[in-house]
Amino acid sequence: MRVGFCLCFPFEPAITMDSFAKYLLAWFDVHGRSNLPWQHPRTPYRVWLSEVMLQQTQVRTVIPYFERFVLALPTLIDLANTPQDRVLGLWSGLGYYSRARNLHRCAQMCVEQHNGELPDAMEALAALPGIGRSTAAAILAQAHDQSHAILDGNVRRVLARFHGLHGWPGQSAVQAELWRLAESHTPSRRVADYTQAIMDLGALVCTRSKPRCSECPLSGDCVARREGLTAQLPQPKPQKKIPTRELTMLIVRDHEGRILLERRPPTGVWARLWSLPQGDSLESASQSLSAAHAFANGRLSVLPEFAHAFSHYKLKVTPMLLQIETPEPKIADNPDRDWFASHELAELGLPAPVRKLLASLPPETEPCEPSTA
DNA sequence: AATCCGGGGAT
DNA sequence: ATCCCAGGATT
Repeated sequence: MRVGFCLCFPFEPAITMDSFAKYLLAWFDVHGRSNLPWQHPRTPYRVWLSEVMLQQTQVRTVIPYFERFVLALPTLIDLANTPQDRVLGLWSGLGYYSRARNLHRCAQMCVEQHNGELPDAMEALAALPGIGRSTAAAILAQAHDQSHAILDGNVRRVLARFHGLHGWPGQSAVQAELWRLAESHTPSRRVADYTQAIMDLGALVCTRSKPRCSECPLSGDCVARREGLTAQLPQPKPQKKIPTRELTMLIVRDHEGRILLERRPPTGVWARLWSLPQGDSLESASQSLSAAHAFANGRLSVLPEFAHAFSHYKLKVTPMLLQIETPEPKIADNPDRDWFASHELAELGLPAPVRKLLASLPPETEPCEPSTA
């Protein structure tokens, strides 16, 4: 198999597909994934939603979120007309919540600027919030069969190995070369299938560890395969130490089992999500509430510490439960602080560790003694 | 160019 | 425990 340009006879039509794409498409016709939820039906809205959910998130994780989301909000118009809190609630647990906020804003911009539809031109699409070069290309390829190259984690791995490209793909020079290679292989027809094919190859055959080279349609011309470098390519990100931050979370529960929650600030981690009062210590965590009343009438207990990992730092959380026995005075006019009954938590946009913590809480009927662990 | 932004699957 | 995933925005 030869990959690259063919010297064509002057009167032949232009070559529109290199052998890389031909072999890949032939493999895809037999082994590709054709039953993913966003493929049936494959509308621009559903493709867009799936692409955004799939940013830095694996297919298996996305599927149940996608199903729930399109059931609740079947169209772009539905999304544009729903409150942001509802979008965050549907996104809760998926992470990278700026994706949800951008998705929502994007839908409203489409209503205002694009006649209620997602644009079908590269420039207009990539200008929208949360849609970068690769996501725009994927949407145009999958929803409109337009010829644009994508470059995601799967494609990076396939191309780095196939061409024997060294260097960490995060380096701008390496990334630029990967984009060039991605464009060089992208055909002008069957683009939707090709785009799905190269991602499927990366996910199913050219896997990060133990690639199934014997099943690969491209192994004949794969440089990494030939040189025994499949385990070294692509080169990993240079790792660095991740710091640990300690955090106290305060669970204030009233006599009827309601929980006091605060909306997170608009920037930073968990932006605009509902979460527990938190701080470096019990004092700073309880700073915002009328502490005098609360502590005079409540029982305080320390719950088991737990860890939560982000990509760039680790959290050590000490949860403390403050059980209020007498009715708590109403909260002053503040849309960002409120009491929530346990049955209301399901639809709320909560950080995953907070959701887990609240779900594991001991029932309030039992006196809450400090754990003897 | 480096950092921030979550959560979880795979090993 | 470590890597990294259908990346994009910000600094």
